Amino acid sequence: MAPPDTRTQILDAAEHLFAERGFRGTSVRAITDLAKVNLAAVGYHFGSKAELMAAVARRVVAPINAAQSAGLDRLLARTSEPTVAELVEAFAGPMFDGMRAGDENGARTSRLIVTIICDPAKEARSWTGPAESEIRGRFQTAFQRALPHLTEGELWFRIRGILAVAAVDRIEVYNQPGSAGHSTPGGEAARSWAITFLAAAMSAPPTPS
Amino acid sequence: MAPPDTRTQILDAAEHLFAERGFRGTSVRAITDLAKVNLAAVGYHFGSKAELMAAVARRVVAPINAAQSAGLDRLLARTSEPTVAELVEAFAGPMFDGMRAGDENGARTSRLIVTIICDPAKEARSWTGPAESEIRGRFQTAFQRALPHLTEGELWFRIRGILAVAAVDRIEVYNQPGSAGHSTPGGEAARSWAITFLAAAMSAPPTPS
DNA sequence: CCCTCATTCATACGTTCGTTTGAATCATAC
DNA sequence: GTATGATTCAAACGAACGTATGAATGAGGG
Repeated sequence: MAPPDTRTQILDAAEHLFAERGFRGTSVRAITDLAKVNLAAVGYHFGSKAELMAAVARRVVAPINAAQSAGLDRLLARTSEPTVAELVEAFAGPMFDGMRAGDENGARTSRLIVTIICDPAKEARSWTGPAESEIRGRFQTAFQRALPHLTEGELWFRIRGILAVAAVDRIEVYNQPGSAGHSTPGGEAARSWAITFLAAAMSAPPTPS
Repeated sequence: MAPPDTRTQILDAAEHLFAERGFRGTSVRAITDLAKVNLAAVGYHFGSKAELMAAVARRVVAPINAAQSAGLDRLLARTSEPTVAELVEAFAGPMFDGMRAGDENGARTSRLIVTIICDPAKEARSWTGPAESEIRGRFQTAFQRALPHLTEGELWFRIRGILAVAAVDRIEVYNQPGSAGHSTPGGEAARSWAITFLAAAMSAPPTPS
């Protein structure tokens, strides 16, 4: 009953290729070639290419969502109110975990998230499931309490800013490797840099009308 | 010699569809159908689908690059050193211009830029040409002077953060329209919100080692 | 041993894709 | 009017795509 190997081999290969060339840019044949399984195995185990993508997305996003949720729970269980910096850490931090310096796999994971978020297809919206937006809503109310002077619109804008920085930050590095001698920042540094950057951004005073 | 009409009709239709469905998600036939021109016109006027995309990208990015360059020139021509906020305004501001509130075309433009930046294909890197990275380099040295305490790596990370926010900020709005009653921010508000957000982020103290 | 059921396999189907072709059409200059 | 060069057109090309099919294969229980 338990999947022997083929299923995860397909998931691994699909994650690799989807991250590197996007959903539409990756053919089922390329996946099965890389996974060294038969072409029809995708249809057998997942039903269709889109459902395979959904499975890949779930596998990647699930631990991030879990870490975000746990982090927020921990902050809310305390007696003192969480600070903006703590909320940023709990929200953005997990997106950088699992992609430590030199971890090629981590870079791919990050790239895959970008692919999912940026994909213009409507199907892409159903890849990650509703858990993600639910967690986002919980963080929104937490941020709202920590930043009561912000309008809902501007707060929402800033939360999207966090997502943007967390998702896109590796694109440039990935796309033009070793371009102008910019040493690729390890995931280690990227994580703390992002927290600094985003905590300051979130704490900014509201924009005058 | 001057292109009569077909050429720009194709460019308009291609800009529309590339922004909405991405490069790979848009077929040449869909473009020529929308433009109401013959299928072969793309090959005749542009050579290939990829070269058409490059033309579309150039047409969209050129005015942004020009505005960025002019803004930086204006700041550097003054006697006083430009502030971080001024540099952010000059760098990020033009990315939000031309997409004022209710301007459907502006939202598409923004969406197209995201498509270009996020596209995983290697060809996408040649779509905008070298002008963009050259301007980015000029801003980098200007930021370096305004933020002398930042390491080159962290500064580079923050500049990428600006690009991320400017590029991705409209994705969510575009993808789940009227999701949870979040009033879509007009381009007007988004522009000033982004400047506030990014100026604070850029001005953050350096991350401790 | 053989039946069963899950999995793997080679192969094919129908569609859509980007691109090409060669004739038809048009404007313009002689 | 007719020749010329640029443009538009209908049609087709081969390739690659996602998916479906039915036979082969393998392991485990009767």
